[in-house]
Formats: sequence, C-alpha cells, structure tokens
Amino acid sequence: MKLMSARKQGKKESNDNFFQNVYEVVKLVPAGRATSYGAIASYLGLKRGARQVGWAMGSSYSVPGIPAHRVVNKEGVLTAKQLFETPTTMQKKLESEGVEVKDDKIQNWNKYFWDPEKELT
DNA sequence: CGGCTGACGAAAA
DNA sequence: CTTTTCGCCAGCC
Repeated sequence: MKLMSARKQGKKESNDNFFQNVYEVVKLVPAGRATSYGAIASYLGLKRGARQVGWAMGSSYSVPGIPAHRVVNKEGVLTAKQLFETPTTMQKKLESEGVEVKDDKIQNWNKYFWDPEKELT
C-alpha cells in the first residue's frame, strides 16, 4: 500500500489548474507581444515558481494552440528556441508578428512585454 | 521512496 | 559588477 507517492499529501486539490492557467494565459498573449515565465508564475501565485511555468510550457510547446514562442525569460531572451524544430523557428515567428529580435533577444523588451497582471487586471 | 533535473528568477555573498 | 545559492514543484531514474 502505499506508496504511490505521497507527494504532498496535503493537498490542495491537485492543482492541475496551474498548468491550465499557464496555457490560458499564454493563449491570451496578443500577437506582437510576449511575456515572461516569472510574470505568469507571479500571476498564478507562484511568484518564484518560474521554473514550473517553463516546465509546464515544455510539455505544452508541442501542444497546438499554445504560442510558446511568445513566452521568453524575463530578459526577453529566446531561451526555448532550441526546443523548436529549428533554433530559428521561434525568432522567425516573433519577427513575423512584428517583434524585433536580435541576438536571440527581443529588442525594446519593455515595450513588447505583456504583463497579465497589468493587461488582464 | 530518494535524489536529480529543469523554457527561471531573485536575493545573498 | 559577477558568482553562488535558494526557492518552486512536477517528472523521471
């Protein structure tokens, strides 16, 4: 018996909603804009759980409907480009949407940055 | 069940 | 300024 992981027996409802939240937020990101893992994490309440956001995305980057290329780290760097079919896919998509990308980084990041807490309120 | 890892991020040294 | 450590939480060995 037992076993099965008693990971946090506590609980909190499973919280798959965390993943669902991430997907929803990412899908809400308008074209020509981008957001950061930390922003999403903070919006969901995981203030320092940016890694989980990225991890969640990793599982979703292959999920259709998730504009993963619009999600970058807080510096505006395309950290996930390596996970795409080609290391340039992500940049191309962003540029296609009107985002300036240079050296794998979004230019005017502050201007393209889309904060769910501010935009969605 | 224990330990390591990971699309990150911020604070501490 | 740079480097290191901690936190967060789920998946995998």
